[in-house]
Amino acid sequence: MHNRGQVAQETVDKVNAIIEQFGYKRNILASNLALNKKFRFAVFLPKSETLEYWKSQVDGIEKAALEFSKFGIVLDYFFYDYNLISFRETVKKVMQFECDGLLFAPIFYEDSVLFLKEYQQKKIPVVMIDSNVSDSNEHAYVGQDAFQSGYLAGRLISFAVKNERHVLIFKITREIESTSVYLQRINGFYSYFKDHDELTNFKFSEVTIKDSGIDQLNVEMFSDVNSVFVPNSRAYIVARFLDENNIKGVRIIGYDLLNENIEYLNKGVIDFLINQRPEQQGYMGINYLYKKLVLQESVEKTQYIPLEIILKENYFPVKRLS
Amino acid sequence: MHNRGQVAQETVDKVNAIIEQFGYKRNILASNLALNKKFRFAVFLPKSETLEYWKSQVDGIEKAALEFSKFGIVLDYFFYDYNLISFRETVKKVMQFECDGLLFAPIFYEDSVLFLKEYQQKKIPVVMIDSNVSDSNEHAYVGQDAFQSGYLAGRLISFAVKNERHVLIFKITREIESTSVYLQRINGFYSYFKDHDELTNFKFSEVTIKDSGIDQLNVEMFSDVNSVFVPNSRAYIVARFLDENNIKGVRIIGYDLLNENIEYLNKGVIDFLINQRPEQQGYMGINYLYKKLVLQESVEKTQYIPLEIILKENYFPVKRLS
DNA sequence: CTGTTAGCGCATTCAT
DNA sequence: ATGAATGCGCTAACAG
Repeated sequence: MHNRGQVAQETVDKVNAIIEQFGYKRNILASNLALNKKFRFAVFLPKSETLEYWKSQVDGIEKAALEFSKFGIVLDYFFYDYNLISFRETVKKVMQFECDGLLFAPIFYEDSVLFLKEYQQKKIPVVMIDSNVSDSNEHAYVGQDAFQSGYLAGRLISFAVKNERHVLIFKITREIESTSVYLQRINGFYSYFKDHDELTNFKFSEVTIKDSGIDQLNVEMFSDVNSVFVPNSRAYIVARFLDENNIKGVRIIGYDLLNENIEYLNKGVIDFLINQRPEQQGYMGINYLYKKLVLQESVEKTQYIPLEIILKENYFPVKRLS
Repeated sequence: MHNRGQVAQETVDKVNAIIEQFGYKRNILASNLALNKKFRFAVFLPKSETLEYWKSQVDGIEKAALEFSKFGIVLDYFFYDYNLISFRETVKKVMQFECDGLLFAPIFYEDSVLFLKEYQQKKIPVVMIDSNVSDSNEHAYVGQDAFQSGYLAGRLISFAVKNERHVLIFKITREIESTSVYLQRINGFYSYFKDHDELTNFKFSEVTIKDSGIDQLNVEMFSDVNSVFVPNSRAYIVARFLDENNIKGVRIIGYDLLNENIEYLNKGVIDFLINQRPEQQGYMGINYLYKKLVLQESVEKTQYIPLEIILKENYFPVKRLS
């Protein structure tokens, strides 16, 4: 009798009373068996072929898909090239695709906001991964607190070196930089030093280059520099340069366990990497939709990924999932 | 069908061929529905009332129990006081209890080995948490690599301080110390410095006290000391002493996010805590049995918990589960 | 040893 | 608007 047509309120109450009394709980498994229904989830992400970080996200998603396939979930992927044109084209495809849930990485801020606004009229659950765009608590989110991760980086810089003074913030951006994540990280980073005015002898400078122009790196940039903070996954570019030019004694802190980053972590050139656990993000994103739609449970809408500090000594190249 | 009585090998092959051909996969949900069976898991742990660490383990276990109750799993707890007498009494109870799976924390080494040896004749899956006792890969394990966690602590000590020399390893043990975990951690710690002979100006000393005799702490113990490594969860005892006696500038590194440890982490007295994620351990332990028995999947037998470095800046008092 | 059937808990359909 | 029947995919008990 779970709502079909119009029922007298009286009856509804009576039934609910009995449900309470006997502590009845619907067997969701039998229910899904009888429904004999597939759950279609759309996965809307940047193309992962060349992007290691997104590859990991997809790995987690596929692991979840495999695990939950027995419960009738099916995934449909919508990949786009990392540019606005391709993103907008794919938006159209996603809009007209019929599904029960959506996993979405809101890379391009403004367009993502528009897309979500339109999409939510469909009344289909959405979970965002990597970065959050929803101002309200409208949609679910799985990812990190970018500001706090920068704050943490500040702390790590502050004690990892001896009497140091000159910190370089090294921004290596794409042609089209899309997310504000790295800006939040930089904000957090500076905030740490603002909050700790006992750390007086720190000097900061910033350098920005495009990743297409890494030949612009030069030795002068690092003269007098003791530490480098790279607020995105491209720490290996700085590390490689310093390594090749035999510049020693510079601390580097960066993000994400890309193979190239790990290489320089193991070499001792990069000191810290903050891991975002992309694989877990993807897994948890699908897991959210599964719990919400298949199991019809209530799930925490915002699930923060811990700020994981990776050193050479606690990096294990194993599958590190929940 | 799936093995009842004797079937001609020829028929078995033929059936298997057809299974292959049509890509048939048994619907484990319908199967369990038809079986209409409860899965009983025994949980064999130290009493968690006063032990915060074990309380967290049980939290994770209960979370899993709640989540999987819809799949027919039922838990039976066997708690013992933290001593050998009580442990042995409880062993007897567990031995004669009928169940489908066992979650077990092998606190007392020798007795645990004996118990497991006897228990495995029952052909019931066992998963160990917290520490591993099985030499072979006989049983499943969820927990940390204790040696490597000490090694990591060595690294953290080595760069967290300026030109420092004197490292104190502070052992605060129980009346009956049971596990070898803290010894492995100390081994790992020393190994780090052995492996890095460029770190020449480090001097080490050790102090051991019983946790019943913390009044034995005195100021002389810390004269000339720059860093303290506490290889178990009792870092707060050292921190409290230093704080009360206004001894500053000593780095402390310890284990586990006990409330009292967190208090001194937030105060800036403790610098690092290595988290073992007890809640996740408990959850994953039950999850192992669930996947193995209910879903009849093959599951990774050894699941290492990452060595999580917690600073004031990346500690969030939220539920941090996979 | 093998084929048939009832029923696990539920939702949908059809009949009333 | 409501009760009864059918079947989701599977297992166990039954009969042949």
